[in-house]
Amino acid sequence: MFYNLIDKLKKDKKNWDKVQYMFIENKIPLKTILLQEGEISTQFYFIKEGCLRTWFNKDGKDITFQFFFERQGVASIDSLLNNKPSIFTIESIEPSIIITLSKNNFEQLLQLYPELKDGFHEILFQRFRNYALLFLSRIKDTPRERYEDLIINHPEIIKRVPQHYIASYLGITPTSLSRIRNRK
Amino acid sequence: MFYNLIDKLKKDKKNWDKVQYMFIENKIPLKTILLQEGEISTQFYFIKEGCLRTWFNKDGKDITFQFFFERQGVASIDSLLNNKPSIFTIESIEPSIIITLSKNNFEQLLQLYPELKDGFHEILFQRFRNYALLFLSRIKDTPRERYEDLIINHPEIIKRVPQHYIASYLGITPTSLSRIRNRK
DNA sequence: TGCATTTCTTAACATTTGTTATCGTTATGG
DNA sequence: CCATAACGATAACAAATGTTAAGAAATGCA
Repeated sequence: MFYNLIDKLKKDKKNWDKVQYMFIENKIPLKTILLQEGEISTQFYFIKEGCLRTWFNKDGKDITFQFFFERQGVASIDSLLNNKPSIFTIESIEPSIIITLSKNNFEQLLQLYPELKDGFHEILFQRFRNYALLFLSRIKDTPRERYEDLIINHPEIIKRVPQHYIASYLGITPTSLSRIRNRK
Repeated sequence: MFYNLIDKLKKDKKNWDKVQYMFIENKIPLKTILLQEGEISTQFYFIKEGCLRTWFNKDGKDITFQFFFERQGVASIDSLLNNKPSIFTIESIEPSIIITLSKNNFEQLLQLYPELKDGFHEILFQRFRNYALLFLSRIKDTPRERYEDLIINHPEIIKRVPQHYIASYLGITPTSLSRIRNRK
């Protein structure tokens, strides 16, 4: 993940001083919106502590499509790279500590360390594959199957994330999720 | 699309002779399976005439996720590039004329014409974006909305593709699609 | 052309999910 | 620590879709 970037840079003690200023740490409360759907993104985010979700609006309701936890990077990549309006909002669902890196600074980093570029491309492909799989499971599996998959493969989500966000992640209403939970 | 590749090569009359043999033309009947879900793909396909669909199996039923027509290229990219089992089947839904290019020959082409590489990467990104949008619409929109979108933006699909494939593309049963059609 | 297959429609009933609303519990922030 | 907001469970009813089946229409192929 993107977080490795920081780890790599820190290891190069000599130059870390020169680039450290690029990484800005912020405490944010619950329900802080880091990027609004429709805006053009200029920042990468890294989660030092807490939890974020990405979601988009559908007729006034929100549809969550991913959760992110400690040491994960979050960005609206298509928006960042191609200067397009972001198709999703990035919002905290716990009080969190977030590190931001601006697009400009990121580009400077790539110039300083060209060897990072290949890794970055690799990450991009991985993310796209990830998206594809995520969407695929939404199509292939029923909400109930996806919920059971969450329990097995992502118990941290069940534990930390309020249920109505999980419902919107599964593509159903909180009412329906409550029914599924109490039906077995 | 991939088809541009052939156009570009043909323009270079001198060398076209040298590479023409790589492109193998085949007539295939309706319901011919070019690549089976689970197999590792070794071929790119180009549609000279006819129509293909890609689909995967879910509990014995099939779920279509894309249709392809004349002058479009079709490949199980992840399978081809990373030697992974294809997550979908490629099948003809009309008698078709298909041009195939093997992975080996493709790699030779890239060595002969290194300038094609950037364009290829560009195509990859476009396809991934395309996937993302496609899946997104499946999540965001109801079957009825997606059907109405097809009528407006892809009338060729409505015209040429049998209805039960369209139903599986929309994520519903043929019965349900029939109801939607006769409800307005 | 004519037979077999595929495709589409329709119906009746079952199942799932959505919608709206209420109520008790929990969590949050001043 | 308390008032307020957020959260989760549940109920009753509505709407959409699935399932199964049967028959009509269209299509393909010999």
